[in-house]
Amino acid sequence: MEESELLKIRREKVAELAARGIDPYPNGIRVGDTAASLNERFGSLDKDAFTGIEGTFSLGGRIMAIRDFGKGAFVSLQDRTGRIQGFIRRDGVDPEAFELFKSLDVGDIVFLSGRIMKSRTGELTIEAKELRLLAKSVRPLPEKWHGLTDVETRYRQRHLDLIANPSSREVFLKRSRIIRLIRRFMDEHDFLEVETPMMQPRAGGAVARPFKTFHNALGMDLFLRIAPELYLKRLVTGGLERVYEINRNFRNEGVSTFHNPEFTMMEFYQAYATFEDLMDFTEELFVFIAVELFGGSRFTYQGLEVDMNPPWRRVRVRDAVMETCGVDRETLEDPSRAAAFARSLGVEIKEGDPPGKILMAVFEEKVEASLIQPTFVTHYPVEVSPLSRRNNDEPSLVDRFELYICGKEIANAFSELNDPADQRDRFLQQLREREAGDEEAHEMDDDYIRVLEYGMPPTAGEGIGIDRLVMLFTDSASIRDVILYPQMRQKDA
RNA sequence: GGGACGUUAGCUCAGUAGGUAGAGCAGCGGACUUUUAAUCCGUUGGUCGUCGGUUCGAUCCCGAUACGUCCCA
Repeated sequence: MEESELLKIRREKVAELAARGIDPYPNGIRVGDTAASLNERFGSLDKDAFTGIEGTFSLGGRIMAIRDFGKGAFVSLQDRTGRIQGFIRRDGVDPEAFELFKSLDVGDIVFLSGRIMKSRTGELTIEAKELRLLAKSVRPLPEKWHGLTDVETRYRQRHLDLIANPSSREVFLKRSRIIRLIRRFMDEHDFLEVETPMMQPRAGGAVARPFKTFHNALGMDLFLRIAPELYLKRLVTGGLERVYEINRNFRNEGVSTFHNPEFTMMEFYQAYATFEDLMDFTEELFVFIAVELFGGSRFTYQGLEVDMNPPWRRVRVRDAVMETCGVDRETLEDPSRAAAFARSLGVEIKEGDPPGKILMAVFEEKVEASLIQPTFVTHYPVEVSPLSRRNNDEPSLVDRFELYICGKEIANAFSELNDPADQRDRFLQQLREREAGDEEAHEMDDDYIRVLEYGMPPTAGEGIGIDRLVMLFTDSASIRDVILYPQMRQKDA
């Protein structure tokens, strides 16, 4: 491939520097300060107050802009905390350093140290006494004014996005902060963080198609996990009564603004709790994050005003469908009438689908999107919940909820099924559905049933989609904006 | 899987009722010791995503394809 002229010129510069005895990639230079720490300490000080400030301050960072006027120049330096201005004067540094400066480019990483001051226009500035090149850049950065807007490049070359777009960096700093807050909350509630297998001989714990791989030495098929659920419940059985795991799940399905094949989920399990306890707990957790993040329970997502102040609405799936679609309970519970009703709404269902599946299909298509304020949708049909405990009063339903915010599913929780005989029946039912062609139906897991036979305490468990949570709290329209390296098609070389 | 839209210089974008392309920034040369999208003068840079068709001639029209975005399933 022909190399651009710009690259050629930059590479020649590197050679010239080396010829002058300047290492273009030196090592071991210590940096004293950061842009943020200096801005915090001196940002609000009056211009005249700087005459009394002694001492040398130093910074490492990338040159984002150069404003050169011959015998002096300003540079914008960017480090992990933000930006600060540097000022280099011919009479302020060694002649060699000034000569070095003249060969620097936007994009280079430099070390700069000197006194702190404010420029004529009042901008906080380090006036260089010493200037060193730390890493030479030979490729041009995206344009300084418009930044990098091409979404494909932003995802494929995230480093450029992070350099050029402060808002993108903000999102990922916030993501990290949210996850730290969740850990803090869970730790404070006496949960133990654990790690369970990502590679599993059977991909269980959820309804989804897995990715398949192969272990050479063991000579066995393995699946990337679709959920940690069954392992976490083994741990609860083992006496680790409160556990949580924040880690990746993998589901072999399409990509969209709300789906990435690998995504981060927190699952947690609490013995001696019910799904109703988890509703309270979830409210508390989300408000805790929101208050730490925005100082209150209100925020805006894509123009939607959301108020997370508890208590949140709690509604049974069936009631939500009855309310939204104006249909009665008898229709929903009669297989043929329910099917006819769903078709009349244009909801696609399969021949022979039980009323529970039809109910869920109608819910997903007609109700979900309207749930803007935080809403717990509860009491799912047993057919679509093979791992949940049956409701005492109505055994065709389970003690389960899903949390919806801004029309999207954010969390899924239930009182866990700990009756091994019922669990076996549920797996058998799933097997029948698998045989009938449902690839996503749950597999039989004898080992898990065996675990339940030792006795698992009454337990409630929940999964929270971390990426979607981060989307909400960062007002991001696409899941790809909150995942550093979202899955993309390979591009031909 | 279906539909719409996009792909032109390193980046952000124009453009051609079909005659092989422009701007700003970046780059290069020059001037300038408090600028901040610095300014001023000069200037380099393009297989117009890829393949094929129509045409005397295609970046533009047609078809296919790759990648992406959004919407739908």
